[in-house]
Amino acid sequence: MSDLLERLREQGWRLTAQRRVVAEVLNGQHVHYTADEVHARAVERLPEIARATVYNTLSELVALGEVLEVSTDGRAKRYDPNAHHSHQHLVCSRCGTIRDVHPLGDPLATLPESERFGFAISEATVTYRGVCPNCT
Amino acid sequence: MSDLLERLREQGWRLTAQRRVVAEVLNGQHVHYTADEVHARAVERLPEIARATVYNTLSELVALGEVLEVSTDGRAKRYDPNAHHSHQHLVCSRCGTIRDVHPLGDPLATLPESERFGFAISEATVTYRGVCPNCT
DNA sequence: AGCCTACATTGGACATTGTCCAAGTCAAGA
DNA sequence: TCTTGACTTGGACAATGTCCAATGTAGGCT
Repeated sequence: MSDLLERLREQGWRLTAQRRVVAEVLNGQHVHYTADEVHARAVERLPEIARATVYNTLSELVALGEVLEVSTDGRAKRYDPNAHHSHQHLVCSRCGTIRDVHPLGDPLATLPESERFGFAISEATVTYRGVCPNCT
Repeated sequence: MSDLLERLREQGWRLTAQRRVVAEVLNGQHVHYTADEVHARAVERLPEIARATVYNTLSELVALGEVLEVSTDGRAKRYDPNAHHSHQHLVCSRCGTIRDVHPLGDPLATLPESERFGFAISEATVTYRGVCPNCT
């Protein structure tokens, strides 16, 4: 954790109480919070932190590659602090549980040139859906 | 197309001018519109159609399985009329445009047994992201 | 240690997307 | 053609996110 803050500071990130709190809220979570959930938890530690600051900080962490932005439904984006291991998601269609999985091969390689339509493609994400053992 | 309307009518769908226009806008598109884009195009044909009606109609088409709802970013959901052919999506990370694409191989096959954790997996969706020609 | 100043934070207004509802309208069966 | 229940409308409201001018402050400099 302090590794993270240290790394960011070396990249010229000014280390403020607000940013520290946001980073602490994200750290080590097994659930992915929405921005407002992060804000709610940050407020518990630093009562006057503004919503805009949380949004700003999350965007910065995403831009710096420290956190992933995940949008599972059409609603609020969620923030995944586990950005350093490339992984895909396995989702239970009954209960919504999400597991991280590691497929074979490079998903990007599966799209032939003729199907790229002039896009400069940089990323491919795969979501597997099925019924988990608990819901069977 | 009239097939679609016919099928819906047989399911008890009341066939109104508004619904017809929404279905016509969606028909045969390989680029997927947001609800507001559908509304904008519907207005060209039926000037007084309400935004709420477009939202209602799209939700009904999704519930009836005639259209897929795709939410790739945290922004507006998009509607995919091509619900009867398996395909994947190519998304512009700038403007959010979505195209249908057909990758090589079966995405389901990329997840080894050891990574399935007892799930009965039935589906895999792949989302390719990049910058489209218009946004370059 | 104290001062500067560029960068960060704040709070509120605004934007986008979507939902809800009461009142009016109309498709389609009798 | 008449009736009726389903559909549409327009506007209010909700959820999420963005922007901005005023204020505060971290960290470098002396």
